[in-house]
Amino acid sequence: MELDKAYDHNQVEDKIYKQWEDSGYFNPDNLPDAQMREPFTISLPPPNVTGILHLGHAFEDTIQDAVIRYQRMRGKKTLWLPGTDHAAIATQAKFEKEHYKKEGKSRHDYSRTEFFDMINKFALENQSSILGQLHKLGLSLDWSRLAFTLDKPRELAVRAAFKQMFEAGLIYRADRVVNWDPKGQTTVSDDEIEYEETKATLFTFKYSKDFPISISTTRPETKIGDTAVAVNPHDDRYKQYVGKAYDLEFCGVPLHIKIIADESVEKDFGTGALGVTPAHSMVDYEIAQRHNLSLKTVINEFAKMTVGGRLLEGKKTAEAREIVANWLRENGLMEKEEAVTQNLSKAQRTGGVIEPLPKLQWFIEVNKEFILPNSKLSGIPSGSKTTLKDIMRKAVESKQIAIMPERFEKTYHHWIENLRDWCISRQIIYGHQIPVWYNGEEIYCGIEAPSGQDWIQDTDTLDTWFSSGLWTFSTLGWPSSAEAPEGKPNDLSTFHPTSVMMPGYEILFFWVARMILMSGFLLGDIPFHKVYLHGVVRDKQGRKFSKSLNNGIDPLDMMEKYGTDALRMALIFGAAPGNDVIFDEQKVKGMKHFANKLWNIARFILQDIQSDDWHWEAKTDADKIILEKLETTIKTVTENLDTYQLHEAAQKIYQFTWHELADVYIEASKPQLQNPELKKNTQKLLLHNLITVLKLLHPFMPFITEEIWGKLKEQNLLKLNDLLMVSQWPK
RNA sequence: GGGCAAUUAGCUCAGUGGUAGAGCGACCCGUUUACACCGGGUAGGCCGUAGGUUCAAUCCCUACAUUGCCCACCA
Repeated sequence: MELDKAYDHNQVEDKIYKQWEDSGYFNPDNLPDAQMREPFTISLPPPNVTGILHLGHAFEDTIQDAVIRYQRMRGKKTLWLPGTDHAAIATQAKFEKEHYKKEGKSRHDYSRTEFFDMINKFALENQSSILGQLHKLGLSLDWSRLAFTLDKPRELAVRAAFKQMFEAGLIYRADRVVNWDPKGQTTVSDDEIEYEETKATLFTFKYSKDFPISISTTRPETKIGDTAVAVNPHDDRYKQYVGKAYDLEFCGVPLHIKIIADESVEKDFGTGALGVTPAHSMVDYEIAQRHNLSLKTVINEFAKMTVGGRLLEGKKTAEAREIVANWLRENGLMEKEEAVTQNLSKAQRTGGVIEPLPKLQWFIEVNKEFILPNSKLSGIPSGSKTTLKDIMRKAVESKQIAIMPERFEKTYHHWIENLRDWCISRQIIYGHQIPVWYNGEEIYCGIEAPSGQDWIQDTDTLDTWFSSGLWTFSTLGWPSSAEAPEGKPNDLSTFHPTSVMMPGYEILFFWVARMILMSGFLLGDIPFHKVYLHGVVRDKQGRKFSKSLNNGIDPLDMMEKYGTDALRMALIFGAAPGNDVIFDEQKVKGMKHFANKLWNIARFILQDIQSDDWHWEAKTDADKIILEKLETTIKTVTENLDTYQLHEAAQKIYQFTWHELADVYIEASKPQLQNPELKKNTQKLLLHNLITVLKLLHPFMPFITEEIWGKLKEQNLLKLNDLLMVSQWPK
């Protein structure tokens, strides 16, 4: 047979992917002897439908595909379930920005349903290009089970989950100080905030001449909302004032300030006294709760002052700050102004400066006790009392869920300890609308709207992570399959808990923790047995890829230029779990060369070869050595894959293929092939090596290995006439 | 302020309680029909610094330095 001298990935990849799809083997139900196999499941972390895939996705998806392909060859009933995430705020923010640029119109120019449909159309367009990219990567995803976090089955799951939590009293609605994003016009959770170091002025002053204590702040405009001054109870300087109250006028606004003692105030910081602004600071709100102080709102949703008469009312906070500072200077109340750096809170998705505001919102209570009726969680027996925090803690503490690398377990626990109630309502349109209806004073929570005319549904939508938290089981038929007849196997009972979850470490809190919470509460079980956290792909300077840096590299370009296999191998090579990867195009180029090397190994072995039987023996020293090396390579690659050391496995097989098989044995085989007594046996040994290499390499470089496998098939050199992807892993 | 990690060849990174590894790059040689997307060879590292444990440390422990990340948010 004649093969081209150089491997041309562009002629191979689409053809091979079609073969795989046509075989139906991506769907575990179609695998040979499917019912005999032990399940192995991964839920694809669903990419956001905000745009196209970047190298980070390519990396994440490649390592998962390698694991799935390996497990399939190990004889497992492998399900890798694909989907996309509607990414509520991110998608709406992106759409609004682009739409405003193009049409000059905002969400206020449309009705709710019109606007929703427009965003959804945008999302689905993005989704289809994302799905195309996933195909190009050669991923063995079961497309028949494709899901979207905002489609009908997932909506049912979201509503069922909400209802169940609502009825258990874990979801409540309350007026509390929340993180308000004035730019996105919505609340955001603590985890959706990023901090930016900025220069600010720390002002030290007194409210009025008669007020006995000085306070410091970087935001004097909020002081109009003060209702107390808090001092440390052991601070002798201020003891005499505790319990007293003062009426005064501050910047033209009358204030009633009570002096209170609270342990959280540090004596040695600043003046040792803290002006308490319950409505516009998280920390102050908590102090206010402890002392029954009332809220006094002075800033609105647009970050503008709502009080202060002509001087302040309607002014933006930054402007108001200057006005108040001036007033303090003019009235001789300012004592000190010093430059400080502080961390400014910004909304992750919109960049809006977070304004803490009291708002009526929905929350999930993480410390409330409830009874878990049916539990498979270790440390939480069925029917016992627990809390959501407890579930999240115990699932990992008990090692029922193993986090890899282990060091992230510490981070995880630390996060849980500091976790506050989760604000799940958002004032945006793109998302799951909260399944609660109001009729005057009456409230109804359910899957469907209650009958009757006058019910109005809550206009808020849910935090996108609410639906993501259900992902491992909402994609497997929950809740309907939860009610399926006993004993009848369904996706949920077959594939859940999933085997391993492989997201980036940056998503540990957002997502991994929420999945454990949701699965624990709703199923009384873990969502996965193992979490493998991978690192971030960075550019050559070690920076993250981002729009603003314009350092993006389209994985499609790399695939077209060097081949998908080369890109995949380059991403896996040297990428230890949890470590960041520096992306270098040279690396991809090197792996293209490796693919070509493999191609030529096959060309050499396939020339002038016939099959009759598969019996061979080690006749020469070279034969013995290569068989020994092959055996240890199989052993270590298998061990490495079993322990998720993918980078190690990839390096071992690379090393063997190029530097043992090609450089040493093929060279040694040349004279052996000239020797009539050794020829046949040598050919069989070469073939045996090639077949084994193809198998070992297939999880990493699926296209070229399957293509060469096809050539072997054409020459009747294989015992079984099926695809490499379902061949048996070597022993 | 608290925590985590990294520090190994020019670059990017693996790795191990017992004479240091890969890819890319550099240099020299080589067109022997599998492959020039190649082969053969060479150079290049007191494995961050200082202590300690050990017969033996790049690896384990302690401290320090530098860098990166995460969390908290001192008003």
